[in-house]
Amino acid sequence: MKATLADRVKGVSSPPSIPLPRAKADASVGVLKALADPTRLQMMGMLKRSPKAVCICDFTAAFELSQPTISHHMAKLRQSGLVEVTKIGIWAYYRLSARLDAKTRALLDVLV
Amino acid sequence: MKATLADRVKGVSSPPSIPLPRAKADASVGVLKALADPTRLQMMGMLKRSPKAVCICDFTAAFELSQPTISHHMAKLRQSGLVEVTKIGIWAYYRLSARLDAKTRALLDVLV
DNA sequence: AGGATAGATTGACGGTTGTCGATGGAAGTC
DNA sequence: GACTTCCATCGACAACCGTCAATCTATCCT
Repeated sequence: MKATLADRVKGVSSPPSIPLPRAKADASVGVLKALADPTRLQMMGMLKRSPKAVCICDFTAAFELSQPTISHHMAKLRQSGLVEVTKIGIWAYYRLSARLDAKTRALLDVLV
Repeated sequence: MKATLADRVKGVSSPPSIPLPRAKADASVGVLKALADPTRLQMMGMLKRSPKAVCICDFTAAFELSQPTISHHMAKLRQSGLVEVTKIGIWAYYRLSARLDAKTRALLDVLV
């Protein structure tokens, strides 16, 4: 009985690799989704390279987007734990979150 | 004339940092969007840790998703340049793209 | 040739996202 | 207190995304 093509190919195919645990993946996906937008990625770049917290008004000046949209993006970054905010008077100052885990910090080093 | 709160705060605020160039951001966002899904991230993990190309049938076995959905995710990964495919007979074998730039490779090292 | 199988494509569906205008709330200035 | 300024929230809208069932294409086996 001759071996079929199926048999011949299967004989040398990889053992099925198991995927990353789903929980691990979900954890990373939160941060990835937050970063997977050009505006937010640029915002993170500004924050990473700024020695001081950055005022929202600087973001609204830097991007040609409405103020609610800027606010929306900052909220996303906040909810994903990437940034923190301090309010001084009527201003809101954003900075990178103080406690980013090593993986997230490495991500940012690569990206921005 | 007394300095207003605005003056006092502005005096010590950071100089406005300029955002990353938009083009740079857009380039990264393509890959980030492709990775910002738990299924695709797990797929990339399988591919990264597999010494050989992985058959689509192994993906359909590893995830509880329909065959068209698996195919859809692989198409996304293909379109973003992350993976390559070789067809042998009626099977399709996927592997990490041979020419990933350093940035993308670093991303994958952090994530999967 | 006829049937079977692997994978891609299409069409449809609910859910999410990015954007804006309008509104609201809190703090500063006069 | 009245007015202004900064920022967040709400409501709406089009666009996109993840998913599936159905269909199509290409290849293999008998």
